[in-house]
Amino acid sequence: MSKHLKVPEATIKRLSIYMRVLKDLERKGVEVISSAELADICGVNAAQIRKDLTYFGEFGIRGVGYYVKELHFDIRKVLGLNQRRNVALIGVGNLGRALASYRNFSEHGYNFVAAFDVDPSKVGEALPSGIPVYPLSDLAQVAAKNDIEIAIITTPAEAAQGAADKVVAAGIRGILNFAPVQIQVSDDVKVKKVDLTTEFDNLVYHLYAKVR
Amino acid sequence: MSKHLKVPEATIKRLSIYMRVLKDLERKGVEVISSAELADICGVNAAQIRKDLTYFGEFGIRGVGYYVKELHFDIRKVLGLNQRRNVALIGVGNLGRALASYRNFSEHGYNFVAAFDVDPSKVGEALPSGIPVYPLSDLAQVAAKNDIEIAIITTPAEAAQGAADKVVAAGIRGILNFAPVQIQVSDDVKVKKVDLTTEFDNLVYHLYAKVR
DNA sequence: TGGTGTGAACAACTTCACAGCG
DNA sequence: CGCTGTGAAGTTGTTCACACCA
Repeated sequence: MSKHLKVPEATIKRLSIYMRVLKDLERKGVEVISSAELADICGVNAAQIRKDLTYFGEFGIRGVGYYVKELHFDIRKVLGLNQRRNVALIGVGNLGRALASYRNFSEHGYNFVAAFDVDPSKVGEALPSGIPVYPLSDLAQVAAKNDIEIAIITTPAEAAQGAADKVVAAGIRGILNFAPVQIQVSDDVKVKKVDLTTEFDNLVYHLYAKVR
Repeated sequence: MSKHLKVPEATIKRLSIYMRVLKDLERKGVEVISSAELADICGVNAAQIRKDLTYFGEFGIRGVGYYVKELHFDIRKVLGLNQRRNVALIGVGNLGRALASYRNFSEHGYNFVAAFDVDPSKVGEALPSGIPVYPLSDLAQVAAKNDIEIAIITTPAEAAQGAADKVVAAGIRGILNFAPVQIQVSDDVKVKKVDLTTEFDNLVYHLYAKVR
């Protein structure tokens, strides 16, 4: 059990993918899977999967493989995903609206419970998805009342740092930042930047710039 | 110049970030920057930046630093971003609509020129952003006529593989896949998967599951 | 027998430290 | 003199290969 070597960041990202696949297999009624089969579906090396899992325990049965349902459950637990999380949307633009109504989030345990904007014309009536829109100045209050743990920032670049400051002040410690700037927060707050344009750039490089 | 050691994938991702920052600096009128200053802004090590750049040439001046404008230009060229690219949207849902009207893409050289869906009720009238919606069966024709190089898939999971097959058949070789499934394509097609739920999972792990 | 768990070999990437040049 | 460019050292992550066990 838990040997507590430090866990590679890459391992965490893969666990999330394994979990997705296991969820699907479970739904399809598959009961047992080997590391080789799972590796094949996920597009990684089988030893990689076994090694990733050993950071957290022994989950398999030698000569057999892994029980899909159990492994799914165990990975969820390891990742801290065995409970739903409430999410606030900061910045009600096109992207924000789309994310708030994205089914997948809800299916995977993320509830968008409130949206915030500085623009008074956006405040008051609910989003199409039914989520109420508050003035950004109400963030701390609403966050406390609704037990909001994660904020997702979809403001314009210029407004992102200011929004992040308010998020931190409201006691929220997890931020998913879709604005195309690096935001600065204190050490106890965790920010993940999602940069969609960078993904495009990367794709283009591999399509055209790669010599060989 | 070009020594042609293989370029780490991680280097490519960072170049895209450097470019973004340089673009910003150029706009602000900054003329020269050292690797240390740039590193500070990007949150990486200064030697890292210098090493990343040497994969493609010598761009700096010893004792001085880098000319912002020149370096910006050179990185754009290295990444293959010195021309605009036409993009097709496959799957007209909430997310697709939002992405098609996301300003940043256009500002960074990506034109959404056409959208496609199998649902006849979505076909015909243009998206709010002005982009026409075609039946998916017209993809090959429209792609050829409009010189579409990249497809962005925002269909439901079940439809993603079918959509990808049509994209490949239409001669498009770059795919950005937002559907939460791994899609299978031939080797000459490059797929990048963007998994928003995985980003949430990762954030949650770092917030709650991390021991120490 | 067959597939896991894992040390050891390997590969990739990052950082250091400093020579060399503008 | 200061900052780049870069070999070499250090670190992190991946794959191999096989002992071990259900």
